Amino acid sequence: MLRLALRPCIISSVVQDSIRILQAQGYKVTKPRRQVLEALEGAQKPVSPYDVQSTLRKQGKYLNHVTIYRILDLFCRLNLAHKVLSSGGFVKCGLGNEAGCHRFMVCRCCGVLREFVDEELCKKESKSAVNLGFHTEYHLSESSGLCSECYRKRFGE
Amino acid sequence: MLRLALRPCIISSVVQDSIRILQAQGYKVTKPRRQVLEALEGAQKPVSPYDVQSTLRKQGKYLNHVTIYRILDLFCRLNLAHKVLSSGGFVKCGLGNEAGCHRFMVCRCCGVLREFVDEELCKKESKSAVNLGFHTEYHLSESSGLCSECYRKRFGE
DNA sequence: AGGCTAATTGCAACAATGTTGCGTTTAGCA
DNA sequence: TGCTAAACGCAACATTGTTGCAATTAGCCT
Repeated sequence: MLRLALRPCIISSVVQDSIRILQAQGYKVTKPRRQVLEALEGAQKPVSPYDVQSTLRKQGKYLNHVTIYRILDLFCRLNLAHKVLSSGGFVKCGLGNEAGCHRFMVCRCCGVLREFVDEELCKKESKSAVNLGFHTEYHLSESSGLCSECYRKRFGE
Repeated sequence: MLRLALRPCIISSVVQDSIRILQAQGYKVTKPRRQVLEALEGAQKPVSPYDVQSTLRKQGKYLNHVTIYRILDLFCRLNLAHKVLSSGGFVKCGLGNEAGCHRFMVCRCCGVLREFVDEELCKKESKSAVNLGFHTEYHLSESSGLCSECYRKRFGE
């Protein structure tokens, strides 16, 4: 019998990698786990468990919030996801942040947030950590202050 | 009539400064605000609103949690306190962090947390921000990874 | 392909944390 | 000392996170 060689849908290689890791460690590859992986993969910024839930719900997929919590816990233990401490949101590992580093600036007045990259700072940070016997995998840096606009409003020029 | 010159208790100058700022801006200096100030002053690390509540309760002082939320909001608006994003906890401004900079390392395995200071990184971070038109008042940096012990357990030497 | 079993999920119930509206209390001032 | 706007406490609710247990299912073994 002839089998179709085409897959029913295209699954990103990042998701595929994660699935392989799950299997390799003896975890089952379930529909909920696949769906959470895809939700993380599709997200452009850290997402909370409830974000994941509503994202999936919009696609007609319902997952209980307890399930999502447990799946995200598992992914973090397996290093497939990271919890971003500033927001409590989760990000897919290695997704959009090759250097494992997030650097944000938040205006304490208007709340505007900007993300930026600074390779040199990343390296220096890791080095500092190594000196203290710490193996860094992931950075998060948040600067709080005033954006140029709010600064001007407050202090004139 | 003769009045006693002694104050009933000694109030730290940091708390006094904050009280002056409250008054200067036209806010009332109430007992709850004083108590929250002292709780922040006494804390050695960031505290959540509920931390503040239980700390005070142990001293026989009861404040409604709503009140504490509102007071902490006010303090942040007046820059008397900062909200540490990683933990959601609050710290007294200028308290133990002269440089306005907190730098943490967290082990994703055992959870151990270490705080350290790196003046050079602080300066570089501010400079990066300035280049983007941002006036930094406060840094938070969190490195996630493995502490030396967990690293050894996992990867041998 | 069909059944077995442990792993996983869903559900219900609860705990913790945070928010809103409104009546009561109080700090600061005349 | 009394007045009044600001601040507080309370009740009720919203959101976020946790636990125990029964129902379901992925992966394996015929």
